[in-house]
Amino acid sequence: MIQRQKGCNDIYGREAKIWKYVESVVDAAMEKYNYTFIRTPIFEATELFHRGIGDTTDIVTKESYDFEDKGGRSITLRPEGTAGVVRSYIENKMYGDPNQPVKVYYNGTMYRYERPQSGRDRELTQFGMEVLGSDDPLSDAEVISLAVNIYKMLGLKEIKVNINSLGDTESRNNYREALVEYFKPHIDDFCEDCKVRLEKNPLRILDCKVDAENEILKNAPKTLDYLNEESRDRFEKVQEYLDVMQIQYEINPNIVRGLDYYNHTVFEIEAKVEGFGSNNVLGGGGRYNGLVSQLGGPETPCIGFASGIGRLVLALEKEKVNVPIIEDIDLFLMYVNEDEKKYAAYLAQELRMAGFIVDTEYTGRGLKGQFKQADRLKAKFTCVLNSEDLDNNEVKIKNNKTKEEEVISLDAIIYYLDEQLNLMEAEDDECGCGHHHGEEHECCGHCHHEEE
RNA sequence: GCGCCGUUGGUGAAGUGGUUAACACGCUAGUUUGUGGCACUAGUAUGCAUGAGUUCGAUUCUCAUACGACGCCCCA
Repeated sequence: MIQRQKGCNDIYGREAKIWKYVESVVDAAMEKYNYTFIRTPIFEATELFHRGIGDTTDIVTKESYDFEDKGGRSITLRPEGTAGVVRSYIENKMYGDPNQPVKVYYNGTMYRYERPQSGRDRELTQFGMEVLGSDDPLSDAEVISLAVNIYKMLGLKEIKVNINSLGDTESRNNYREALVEYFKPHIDDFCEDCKVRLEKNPLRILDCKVDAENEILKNAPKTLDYLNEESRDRFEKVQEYLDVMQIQYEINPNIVRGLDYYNHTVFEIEAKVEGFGSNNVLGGGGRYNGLVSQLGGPETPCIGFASGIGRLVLALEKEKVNVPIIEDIDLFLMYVNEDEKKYAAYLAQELRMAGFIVDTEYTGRGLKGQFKQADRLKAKFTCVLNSEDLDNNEVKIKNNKTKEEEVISLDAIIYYLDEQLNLMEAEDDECGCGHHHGEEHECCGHCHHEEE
């Protein structure tokens, strides 16, 4: 048997419905914030990622899917979304558009050659947004609020927003030096990984889990102390705007993002649900003012955010969020002989065009099997097409919940189904708040009925 | 790249160095000649991830590979 590739997933059935739903919420939110969709290639020139994300980052040095195509070009499957968007921004001269800043969002698969574990795959799907051409702290706050609001719209409650500022290049370099100086005399007290980090990426020592309780680490200099005045003012502005938007956050000086291109505001949003495992960061982002010019475009201040959809779906499950997906059908058409089958084919089409979710039998089951199939599909109504009834221009429709059966004129079937389904929905939503029973909403007192 | 555990039918799984691999669910058919969901009866893995080895004999032991789960590094 040919198996799927390691760390890749087939998403189908109920899970696929949840994904589609999540994506629809993302689309809706992006629309409200006036971000437009951008679709860029899944593979790019290898150089883009090396120059853009940085040669020292793991996702470029050891986790990238590199290959040579038949024309001898060096190709890399994108490990993240920002580099491609920035390339597109430069190549399409979006900086010349009078409509600034450019606000775009994407949603697509990314590829990282890693060892799979909980919440981590080799092919992952991320959505994200980028604001290109604005240095306004309001943009930072807006991106964070958008990210948080998407999670809220999805119904997640147990989330935590961590923000930090790395400052501008000057501040960041000063801080880095100070940190190395600080740790150097004590480095023997730290774990092996941290000894490596001291050289490679000293900021990550702050995030070490092994040495988290080490006093030396706790007293380490903080990024915020090394911000120059301008950087500090800008970070304060971001916080002011977040406060105005009533976005809850915590300043966490240990947030250091993995990609080289970040400066100033960086943030991460984590799921605080029980049982999530170690990969509980749903999304993260930050400002990358130097990237566009580094890739050959004009000096352009930018900020972005990206979130893994797989982890998001996982979080929805862990939090037991009720996801409004359609899992039942309106009508299942049954038949026995060929004439009835033809009528089923005709009627199914008519009703589908009229907007109903209709299914019928395709595998030659007997009536007993068809009834079982109707139950499996959670059909709200069933209908056994009967030659005699059809001769009289009638059809019997059974409400699968009440088991009541009614004889309807064929001309009235659309009207009848419409009415019955509306009635059913009204019963399901008797308080009129627009939410089904069992859904957790605080709009009314009626929506917290027991769930089965 | 490193570590630990796992891999038996459509599904959940039990199990053994030796003729027919439990049990349950599901599915199909019949009892019920066109109205199911209950009940009963029957059927439902020529195979226990793949390859090699040990053995008279391996699904069971050993090794390798693949894949899965979890953790480390790193990250969404």
